[in-house]
Amino acid sequence: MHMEAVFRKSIHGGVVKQDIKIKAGEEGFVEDINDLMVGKERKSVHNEEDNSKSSQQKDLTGDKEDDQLESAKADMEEVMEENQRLKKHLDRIMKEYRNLQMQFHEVAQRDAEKPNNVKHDEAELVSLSLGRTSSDTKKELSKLILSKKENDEKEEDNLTLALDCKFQSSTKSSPSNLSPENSLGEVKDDEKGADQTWPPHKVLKTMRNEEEDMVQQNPTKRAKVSVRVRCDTPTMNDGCQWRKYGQKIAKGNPCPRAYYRCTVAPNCPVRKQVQRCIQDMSILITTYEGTHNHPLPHSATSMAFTTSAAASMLLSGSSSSGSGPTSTTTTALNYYLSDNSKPNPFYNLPNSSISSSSHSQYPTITLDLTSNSSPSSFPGQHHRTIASSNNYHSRYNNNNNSSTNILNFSSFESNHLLPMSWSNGNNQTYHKNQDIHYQSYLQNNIKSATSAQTLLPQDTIAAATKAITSDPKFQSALAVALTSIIGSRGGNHHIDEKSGQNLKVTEPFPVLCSFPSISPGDHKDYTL
DNA sequence: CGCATTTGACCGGCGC
DNA sequence: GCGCCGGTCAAATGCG
Repeated sequence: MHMEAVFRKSIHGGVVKQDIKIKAGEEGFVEDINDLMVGKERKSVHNEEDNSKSSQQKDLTGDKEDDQLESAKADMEEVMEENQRLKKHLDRIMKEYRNLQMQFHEVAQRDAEKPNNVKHDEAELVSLSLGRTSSDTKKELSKLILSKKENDEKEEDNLTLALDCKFQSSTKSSPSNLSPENSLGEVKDDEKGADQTWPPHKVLKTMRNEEEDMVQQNPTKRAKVSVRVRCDTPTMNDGCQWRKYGQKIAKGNPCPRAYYRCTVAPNCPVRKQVQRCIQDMSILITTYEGTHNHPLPHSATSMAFTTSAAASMLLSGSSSSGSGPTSTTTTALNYYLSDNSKPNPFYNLPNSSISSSSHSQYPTITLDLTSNSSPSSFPGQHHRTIASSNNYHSRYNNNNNSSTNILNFSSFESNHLLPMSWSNGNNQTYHKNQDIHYQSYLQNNIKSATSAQTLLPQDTIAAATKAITSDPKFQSALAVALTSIIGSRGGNHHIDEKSGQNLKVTEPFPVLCSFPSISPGDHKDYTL
């Protein structure tokens, strides 16, 4: 890429290696920089060598020695100054690089969108056998399933197309735009946030009402992403700032469920629910809802990315097929299971997808980032599969008519470490007055459970994300999610959810490590 | 004093 | 219509 050329040019003259490593954070760059580094640094070393030589040889007057020392110092200062300048320059270039990258993705999305949509819609209208499965064998396997839904799908796809056109034609949806199927539930939030420039608190309530209206209009498109993580603190530190606004004892679980709202931005629609898994008190179930409409702190980008990607996949998967919440999620999970040789994917099993009735309108995806080494965690699940049975949901909900699905990444080795900030760290949402007997129970039970793995795999996140993103179709959803995360950063990023199709995300993860932090005090965090 | 948390009240959806 | 339940609000309270 030409950015690389710019980059090379920019660091010509040499920069201290360590600095570059920190700033660049990407292997390719680091290599280049290794080659390019030295420069002035070497020069200064030479100066010092010369200096010592001359002092040995001549041992002349102290004046000359001093002069040389002075000049060496001056050189060093010069070098340091230049290093500083170059570092700044490099930072700027990296930022520009990321901007360009995102713009490129957007353009690619738009380009891919038009013919693709037409194709897809036509295909959906003409052929009754086309779902969103990626392979012929899969088509064969899913034919029976699909045939049952074909009529519904057709109707819905027609609806989708119409409503999408409507959406595209008008930037702001009118109140009459009852669009249940444009799969932009989250993206709309982003747009709203981008259009409106951080309203004062007075407007908050109005904003919230609008948002609620939106949700009501679009009930099936509000995806929830549930993350199961071993964590002995009341909440896992995902890098965001949260404000607790409620707590309830939910039925079936004596552990209180806490409700949090993102407070990084005043009108951020993101909520999260935090609850202990009664099965294993060391497991924290955090359910995220919505998309941040503001730049994220460094430490929050990874989690936000993972959850948003999962949610986007869920939504994008549901946009073209599926006649209801259940089939919606089923379609989405086809992506994950495209390589699974099992004839009966887990979502067809009786216990595979469970949620309470009130949740059934919101598709929920669960990322299980716990290790299977714990005896109480998902017994009976095996490696390398998206496990389905005997999970928390299935035990406490008998309702099969749901849209909750579990992605279990327990196959990843447990000796890796989860990002500190997720499990421990200084928790921004730590509560001082936790329910005492819950707390004591927690302390008694967690310590043994978490002693072996208080810190969960750092690579788990990367591996989990890799697993999710291995399917090319998911990458499109990924792109949407990624864009939605960054969207607000660059200002008015309009995201078209359908454009994600066939877009290859060539560099999805490293980007995240270098987002501008809005809270300088945030600790350095992991990268995916 | 300002901000975050707590907690009872309230609301809407759902099932009976 | 009523009760249950999940989710949210907002006044009260606590803390730095």
